[in-house]
Amino acid sequence: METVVGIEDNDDGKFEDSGVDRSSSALSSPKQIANPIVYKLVRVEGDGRLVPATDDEVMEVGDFLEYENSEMHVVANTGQSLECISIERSSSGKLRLECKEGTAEADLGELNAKLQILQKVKEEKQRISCGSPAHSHVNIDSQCSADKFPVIDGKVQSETPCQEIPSIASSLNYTHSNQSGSIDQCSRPSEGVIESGSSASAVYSNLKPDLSMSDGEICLDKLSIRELHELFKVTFGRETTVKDKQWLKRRIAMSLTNSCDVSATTFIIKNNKIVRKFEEESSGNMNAGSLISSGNMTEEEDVNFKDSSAVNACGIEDNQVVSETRPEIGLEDENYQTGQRAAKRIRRPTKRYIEELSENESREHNPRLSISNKPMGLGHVSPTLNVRPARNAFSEVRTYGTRLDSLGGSDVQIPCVSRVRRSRPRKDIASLMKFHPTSMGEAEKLSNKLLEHSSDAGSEFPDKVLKSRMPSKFHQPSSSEPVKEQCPVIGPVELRQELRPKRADPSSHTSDDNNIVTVPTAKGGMRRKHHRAWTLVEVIKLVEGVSRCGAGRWSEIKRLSFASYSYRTSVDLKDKWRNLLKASFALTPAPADEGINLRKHGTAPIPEKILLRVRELAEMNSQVPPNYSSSQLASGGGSVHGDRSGYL
DNA sequence: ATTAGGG
DNA sequence: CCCTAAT
Repeated sequence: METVVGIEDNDDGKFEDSGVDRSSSALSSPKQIANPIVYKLVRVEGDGRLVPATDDEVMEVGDFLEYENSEMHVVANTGQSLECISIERSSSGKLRLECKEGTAEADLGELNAKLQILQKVKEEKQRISCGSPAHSHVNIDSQCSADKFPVIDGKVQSETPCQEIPSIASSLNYTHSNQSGSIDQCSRPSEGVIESGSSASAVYSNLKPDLSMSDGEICLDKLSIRELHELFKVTFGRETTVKDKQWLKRRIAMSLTNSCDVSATTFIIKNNKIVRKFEEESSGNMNAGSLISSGNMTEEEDVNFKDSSAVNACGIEDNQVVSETRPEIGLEDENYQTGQRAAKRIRRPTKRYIEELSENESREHNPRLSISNKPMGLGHVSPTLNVRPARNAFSEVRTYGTRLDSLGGSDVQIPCVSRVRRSRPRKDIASLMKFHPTSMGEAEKLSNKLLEHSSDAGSEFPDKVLKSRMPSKFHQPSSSEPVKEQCPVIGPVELRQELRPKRADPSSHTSDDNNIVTVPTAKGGMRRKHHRAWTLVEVIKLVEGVSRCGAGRWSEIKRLSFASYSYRTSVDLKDKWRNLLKASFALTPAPADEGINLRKHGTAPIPEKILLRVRELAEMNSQVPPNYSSSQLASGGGSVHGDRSGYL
């Protein structure tokens, strides 16, 4: 609840932030982990009836959300972490704003001016929607809860206070699932968040009337594209590059009116509603219509959503819990297994492996050739020569492969690209808003049909359907690894397919497998072959995960922090962590100030902070006595317990 | 099924 | 990242 409008995105960028309270928690982007909001799609029939969204639709939204996220990530990544860091000490509230600005590189003054305009708008909206003056002083509350969920049953309402203003909006029904975690979050933010809230409001406070608004009426139509951009920015807290005015207006309008029922042509917002040329909807109706009671949701859906939120919730509470958890672990058994722990597991080389190394390669040339003693010609023939037609029987397919998307813990195969980056907003956003009346039935049928046909190859549908039945975790789409074509190794190139095949066609293997190039192995296994560089965000998540669960509990971490990154397996996490450790200990032990050891040019600079954090965690983990050789942490703190606050 | 380690 | 051993 305390989250302030429009600021949410920042969270991503400012992992380093940390101010008072949040900081302790994580370095990860609170947003993802923390965002407890779950969106539910509902269609509002003409008569105001609510029709639960189909799974398909839900997924669409999920994707959409992801899109939002990824876009933000991008920003976060590009943004200067340095700036944020430097600001770190200021109050969290301040920090947020500043960070944001740094990222946006906007002129403060100008921005403020724009903000004010927007603020005006928002205020209006707020005023109208919440009605009760009483709420107004606590701007956050009024804004989020009152504003958004005027109606809705108690359950939802009680939960809602935690939310941020969703950028996506109106057609979505926000359900806040109540897992301990999220609740925790809600109640907790006492300090930092509120603080940030207030500061944010401060910014808004000195507003002046604006052109686009008169008598509580906002006419988006009058705004220039640039203004729309600003408005968008303020409304959603992020920048947009979309040039499409219609789209912008629609988005903004939706947000402002909290309704999905945005006319495609008119964007005059009055009293929190879109005013249509002809029919002016009665406000009462509107409200009833746009708000969907959670009661309408089906069980299945509910499960899914809860599930996902649960994950999120976990992510959030970590910080607080960490201190508790850690000790637990330590005490239980690790503590006195410490000795054992020290000794690394030893594995003796296996004959088989060794043999195969040579055998393998040679086989490429000549399958018959059993063992070539000469390393000479090896390794040249591209694996591609040896291609195998698709097979269904991967008796032991590894579980990586296609990405499981986990909106609501469901697994859906989605082209990875979509998460990576999508330059353009889904064009069919419209379809999101106005579903076809029969959508549900159709979708269902369609999927079923698909199910029958393609039992094996990667069509999206089966999974979608399945998902509704298997609510959560990981069921690995067993059949999902569509065998790759001759895979002329495409290398790390990011296939940038803008579009994600909207309607997967059942037979096409191509649609969705894109990024994951797989290479047939001599043994019939498939080997994944696409190098995905680790993003900063991922790294942060990882570190955060480790801090929460402890190193070694990769699957846990994977479940908690990487639920949405299907391509990162627990093993990947482990490997990455290993690398991070290496990196972190490689850092100059000397007092950090020497900037010398920093980044080599090409290499992605992992913020020193993170590395420090890694190191800290590492030590913590191993419970190494303080006086260990390299143990003296540069920046003060190696204490095992207390001071994680310093970092991140 | 997960983890640790080597390559 | 991939692969295998060990648990």
